[in-house]
Amino acid sequence: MGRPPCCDRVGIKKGPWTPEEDIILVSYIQEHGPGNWRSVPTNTGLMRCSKSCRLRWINYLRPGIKHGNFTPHEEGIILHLQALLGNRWAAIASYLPQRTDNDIKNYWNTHLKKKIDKFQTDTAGSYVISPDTNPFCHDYIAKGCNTEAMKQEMKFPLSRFSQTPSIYASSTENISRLLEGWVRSSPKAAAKKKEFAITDNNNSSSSGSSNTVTAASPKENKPAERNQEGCVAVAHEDLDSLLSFENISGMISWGKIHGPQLAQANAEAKQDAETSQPPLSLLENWLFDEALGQADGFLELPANCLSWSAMLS
DNA sequence: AACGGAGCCAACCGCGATTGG
DNA sequence: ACCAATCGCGGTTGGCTCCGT
Repeated sequence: MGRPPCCDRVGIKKGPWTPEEDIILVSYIQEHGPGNWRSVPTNTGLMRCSKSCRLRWINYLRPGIKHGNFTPHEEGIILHLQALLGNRWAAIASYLPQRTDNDIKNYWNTHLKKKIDKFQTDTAGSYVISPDTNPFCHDYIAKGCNTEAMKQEMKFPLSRFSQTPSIYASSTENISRLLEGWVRSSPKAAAKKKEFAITDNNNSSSSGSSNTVTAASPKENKPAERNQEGCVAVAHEDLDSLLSFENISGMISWGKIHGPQLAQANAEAKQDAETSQPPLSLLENWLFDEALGQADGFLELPANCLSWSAMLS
């Protein structure tokens, strides 16, 4: 017998994360970048296992994460991809960069599955959502391909698409709220301030060599405002900048791409894929085309899928 | 106001894949 | 080639909140 899994070791904390733990984790990742999760609990003193740290970052703390309120548009994409890919939540999430696989999975289990069940009940089971009935697949079939061929084609790794830079919005409102709330409410915050100092930034550059969160607007270089306790309240825009990936060493591969850059990246990826890899699947072509046709990094849904989504609502 | 059930979601668990020695 | 550690994913659960009675 080897040593027990890290999460079973004595002293490992479980349950909901506290704001203090989140701050520590975010600070650490800001300095070192995500990855090497094994070292996170050791280096931060967090009484959490590496797995838990990773999950907390991926599902909640990572910049650009959007929670709740799925739009009909997103709903359509999920329905669409779930019918094609099954419960491959990570693959589905790769097409919705602001959503985590966990979020999508939860939304599917709590909302969409029920809608589909209800829809199927209402239609006496005569309409089953599957690759065979998905309107998108009808297109595929109309173009002379059967669903088996499509399933085969789906074996081409979807990760090929995800080789293009991931798109992460820089919105960190959640973390900003967290920080502000924590600073306001926790007496420990003042004490912690020394450890994780949120300082004015009269210099335009940050050294990045210390465990320091530098909060100053990059646009106006204005000092961050201090609250009553003498702590610094970080404005959302400041935190957006603060936690944007340009500011986070080790996160280069997660470069933020917007609009034209996205289109360019996708076009390049498409070109590369066309020249060096097997022909794109219809799905991938659709995704590429859709990505090119919009500017905010979000996939547009083909009209037939929107109507398909609307059928369930 | 109190209670119970349903819904929701963050977090955990287990397993397969990957990596490094 | 083998083994152990780690990572990543999908399924499941526990606890909180909301809502109806």
